[in-house]
Amino acid sequence: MVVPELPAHRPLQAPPRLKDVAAKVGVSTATVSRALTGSGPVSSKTRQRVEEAAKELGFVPSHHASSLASGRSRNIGVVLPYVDRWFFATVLDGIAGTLTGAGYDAALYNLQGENFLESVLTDFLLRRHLDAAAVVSLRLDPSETEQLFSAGIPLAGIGGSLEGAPTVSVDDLDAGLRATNHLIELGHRRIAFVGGPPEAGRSFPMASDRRRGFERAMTAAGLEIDPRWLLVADFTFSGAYQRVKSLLAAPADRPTAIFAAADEMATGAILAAANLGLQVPGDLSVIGIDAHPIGEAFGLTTVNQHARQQGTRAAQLLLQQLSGDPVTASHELHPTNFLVRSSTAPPV
Amino acid sequence: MVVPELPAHRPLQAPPRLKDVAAKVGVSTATVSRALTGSGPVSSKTRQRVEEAAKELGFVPSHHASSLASGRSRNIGVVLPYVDRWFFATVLDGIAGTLTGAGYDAALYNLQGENFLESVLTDFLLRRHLDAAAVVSLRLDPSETEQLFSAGIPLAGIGGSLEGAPTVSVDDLDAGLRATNHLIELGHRRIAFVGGPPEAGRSFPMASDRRRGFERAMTAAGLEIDPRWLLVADFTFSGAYQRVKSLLAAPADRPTAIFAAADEMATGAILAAANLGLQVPGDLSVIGIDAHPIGEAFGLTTVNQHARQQGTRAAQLLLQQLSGDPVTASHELHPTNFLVRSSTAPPV
DNA sequence: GTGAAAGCGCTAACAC
DNA sequence: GTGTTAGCGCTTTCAC
Repeated sequence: MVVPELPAHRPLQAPPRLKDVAAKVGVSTATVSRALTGSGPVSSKTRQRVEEAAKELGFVPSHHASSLASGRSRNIGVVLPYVDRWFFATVLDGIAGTLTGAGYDAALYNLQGENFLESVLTDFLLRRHLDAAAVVSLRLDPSETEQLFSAGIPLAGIGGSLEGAPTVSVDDLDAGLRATNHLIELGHRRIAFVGGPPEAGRSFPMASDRRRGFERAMTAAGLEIDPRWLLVADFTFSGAYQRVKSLLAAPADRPTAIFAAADEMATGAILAAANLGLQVPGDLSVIGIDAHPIGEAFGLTTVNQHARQQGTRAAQLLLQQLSGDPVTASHELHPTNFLVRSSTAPPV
Repeated sequence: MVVPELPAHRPLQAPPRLKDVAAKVGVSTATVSRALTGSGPVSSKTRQRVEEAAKELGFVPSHHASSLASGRSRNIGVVLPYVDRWFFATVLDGIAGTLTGAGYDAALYNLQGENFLESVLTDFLLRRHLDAAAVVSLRLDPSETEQLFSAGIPLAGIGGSLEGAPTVSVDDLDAGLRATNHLIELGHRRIAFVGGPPEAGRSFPMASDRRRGFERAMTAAGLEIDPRWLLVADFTFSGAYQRVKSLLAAPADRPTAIFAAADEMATGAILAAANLGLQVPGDLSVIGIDAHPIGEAFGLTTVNQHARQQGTRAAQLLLQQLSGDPVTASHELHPTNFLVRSSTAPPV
C-alpha cells in the first residue's frame, strides 16, 4: 500500500484539544482548564487524572486561545536599538534570562538604530497585546507611554527615565566624574577624553553625561581641557584605536592619561599606545567604563556598570507590575563600582 | 467633580474593535477584515473608507484573535545558546532584522548554555504556536524535529544540519584547512592552534572541525603537530590571552605562527605576543576566523564567515517555507573568504 | 463585491 | 468541587 507523502510541515493529524482531555477523563473542559492552570479549585484526584490524561494525549494548550480568552499572553516585548553591541546584548541576556525563568516569552524588537521605531510602536507593541515591555536606551515621549499604558501595557526602562514608568540606569555623570577623579588623584593633569558622537534621535545622553562628568571633574580640579583632547569615536575598539593613535602620534604634547567612555574604546586606546611603543600605565594611564570582559586581559581599570544586572532588574520591575504589585514610577540609579587593575598609575 | 484616579496600567476605555470599524463604515465585519488584510475581494471605494475609519478610530487588530481564527501568528522563534557572544548576537541581528522587515515578530529563546532547552522545546515552541523557528548552533534529534514539523512548525538551522530542515553553516573544516594552509604557504612550519573545549551536549563540532582542518593541513604538509601547541581556550579574548602568553613565555621552543579558531582568541593571542615584546607578524604570525570587528585594529588576517548573512539566510529560508514555497531540506554551505591584513607574513 | 454565521480553543462567571 | 454557558475578536466558508 502506498502512503501518499504529506508535506512535512503540515500536521498529520489534528493535535489534541482541551475537550479531548476532558472527554478522556470524563470531566468538563472547565475542570481541565482549572486543573492545568491552577486557576481554581479542583480535587487532587481529579487534578492528577487530568494531568495524566493530558500527558498521555500529548496535549499542549493553545497559546492564542488562552490569551484571547484570558487577556494575558505571557509575552513581554524587549525594545532595543542594537543587539550586536556588548552592552545591549548583555542587558538583553539579563532580561531574557529573568523572563524565561518566570515563564514569560521575550519578544525581541531590535530597532537596528531607530529604523523600526515607529512601526514597532504602532504595528507591534499594540497589536500583539504584549503583557508588558522593556525599553532599553530609548526615549519615549509622554504620549507614547500613555498610549501603551492605556493599552494596558506596563513598562520598565533602562538607560534613562520614562514618564510614568520605573526605570533603571547608572549615573553616567557620576561615573565620568569618578573615573576622571581617579586619574586626577593619581596626579595626572594632562587628561584626554574619548567619547561618542552627540546623541541624536531617541537616545539618552549617556555619552554626553560621561563627558560632562569628565569636564566637571577637570574644572573642579582647576585643570585645563584641551579641545584637541576631546576625541569622538563610535564606541568601537577600532574607532578608538584610530583616534587615539593619531592623538598620540605627535610626541610633543601628549596626554599622560585617557578616560574612555566605554571599555571597548579604552582597550582600543591601550592597543594604540602599545603599537606606538608606549607603556601602559608607565607612559599613559587608561580608564574605561563597563567591565567588558575584554578589559581583563588588558588589565584595564574601569567602572563596572553591571549591565546584566540592570537587565535583570528591569525584568523584575516588569514582573512585579504584572503580579499586581504597584511599582513607583521612579528612576532607580544602579550602583557602579570601581575595578582597579593595572592600566592606571601615577604619571612618571 | 472629582474623577477617580484609575490605575495607569489599565485601559481607560475599551479599544475599538473590528465591529466598531464596520459599524462606522456601514459594512460587515467580514468586509472590514478583507479590506484590512487583503484576503479577499473588496471594491476600492469600500477599502478606502474602511482604511480611513480604522485610522480615525485608532483601530489595532487583536493579534491573538486573528491568530486563533487564522491559525497563523506571524511570530517566529529564534533559539540560540547565547546572546551575549559576538557570533550569536550578530546572527541574531541578521535573523531579527530580516523577520522584522517582513512583518514578523522574533521570539527570543536564549538558552544560556542549554539550561532551558527542554522547557523551550515543550513549553514554549509548541504551546505558542509559532509559525516557524530558527535553531542556531543546536543539534535537534529527529524525534524533536518531527514533533515540531507535525505541529506545523517549519525550521531552519544554523551551524550544522538538522534532519528534515534546511540549514546553513560554513565549512569549518575547510576554514581551518585554509587558514592553516595560508600559514604554511607563507613558510611557517612551527604552528600552534588555539581552539575551544570539546563540544558537549547539543553543540555542533564547530571548534573540533576547525581543529581537524588544522591537523589535516599540517599532516598533508608533512609538518609535525606538537601536542603542547594545541591550546584550549574558551573562545574569549582573555582566555586566549592567558594560554598564549604562557605558551610564548618560554623563548626556547616557540611557534612562529598561531591559528586561532576565532578572532576574539586570535586578537588575545596578538596582545599576549605584544606584551611579551614580540612583533606581529615579525616574530609571530596570527590568523583567526570570523571577521569580528575587533580584528580590524589588530590588523588581523582572518577568514570571514559572514555571521550576519548566515542569519539573514536562515530567516529567508523560513520566510520562503511560510510563503508555501517548498524548500529542500539540504545543508547549505555558506561561502567564507579570506581577509588578508597585516598579522601574517613569512617567518623571519 | 458583500453579508450572515459558524467557528478558532480556551477562560471565567455563575449556578449547582 | 464541578458543569454550563457565554464570550474573547477575529477569519472564513458559503450564500447571495
